Amino acid sequence: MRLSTKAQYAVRAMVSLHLHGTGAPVSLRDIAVREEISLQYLEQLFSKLRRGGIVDSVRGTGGGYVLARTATDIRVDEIIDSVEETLVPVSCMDDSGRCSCSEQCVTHNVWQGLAEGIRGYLASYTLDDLTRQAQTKWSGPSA
Amino acid sequence: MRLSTKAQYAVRAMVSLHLHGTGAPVSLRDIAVREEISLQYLEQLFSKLRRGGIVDSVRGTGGGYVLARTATDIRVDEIIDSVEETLVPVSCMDDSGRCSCSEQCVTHNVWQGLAEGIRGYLASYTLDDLTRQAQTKWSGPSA
DNA sequence: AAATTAATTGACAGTTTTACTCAGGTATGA
DNA sequence: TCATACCTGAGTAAAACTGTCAATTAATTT
Ligand code: FES
Ligand code: FES
Repeated sequence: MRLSTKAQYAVRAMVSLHLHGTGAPVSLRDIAVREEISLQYLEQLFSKLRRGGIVDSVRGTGGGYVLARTATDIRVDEIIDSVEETLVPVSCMDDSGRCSCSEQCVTHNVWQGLAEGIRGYLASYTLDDLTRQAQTKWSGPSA
Repeated sequence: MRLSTKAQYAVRAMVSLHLHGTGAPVSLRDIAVREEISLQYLEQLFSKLRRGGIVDSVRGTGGGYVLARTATDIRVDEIIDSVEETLVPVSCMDDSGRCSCSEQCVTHNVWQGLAEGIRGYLASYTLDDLTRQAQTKWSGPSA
């Protein structure tokens, strides 16, 4: 049960965007260099992040991307949703935990509980949580 | 982030084995018919479940498989481990949560926490929990 | 002993998903 | 008008997944 690299890259890229952003737009080229992700792959990712309402784009010279909301208001599960990776561990179940089996199958409860656990955990993490950890980490063992 | 059908089938097959077992070995043919899983695919799965110490095999006429331990002592995470599906959501991290990044990467904590959550949840479920739910379910809404 | 049942093994192929790349186009600021 | 940077959709190679096939070994029943 692996998260796709797409989802992992999306989270890393968002951290990078927030961490190195001074309010001015950050270009994908910068992120690509810093995180060693191909520029063209990033374009694909950010196109979805924009449609997901996570970031806003600024075109033209000096353009790039900025957060669409404050970092304390962007949850990790939203980022993953935006790049279209499901967080439900079984294909028979939709996002709200409903399943074709009408709860009659023996394994329904495990999978539903697992789905809720994963969703809940990732929803408790904000982009700001991630970046603050990064900063305290780089400034030494102050935490 | 999907669990493979291999893992899902393994869990279902184990429930079937326990639920319809009277102590005597249950043949894969029975499980195959009941759960509508191909016999040959089941063979592949149970070969791994045996190596994982979850079931014991009995060869010859009247043979089949039996639980290697009591159902209250078989955890769902063990079943999934046996069929060789990882429960760690990122490839850079091993089962004990150690990672090549030496905890310096910004996303380490999220993934490690997620891994622990998934493992912990599935370890709290035993095979017996699953089958008891199935029985109360089939006997009506008594729960 | 012979026949039958059933586990056991390893190889193999079809399909799907992933993880990208490529080739263009469009909007903006200098 | 030129450089920058976002934007889009198509295409592709590799990997993973899902399952099948063939052949063997071991135990039991007749
Ligand atoms: S068939 Fe999906 S949980 Fe029951
Ligand atoms: S590189 Fe794996 S969590 Fe840091």
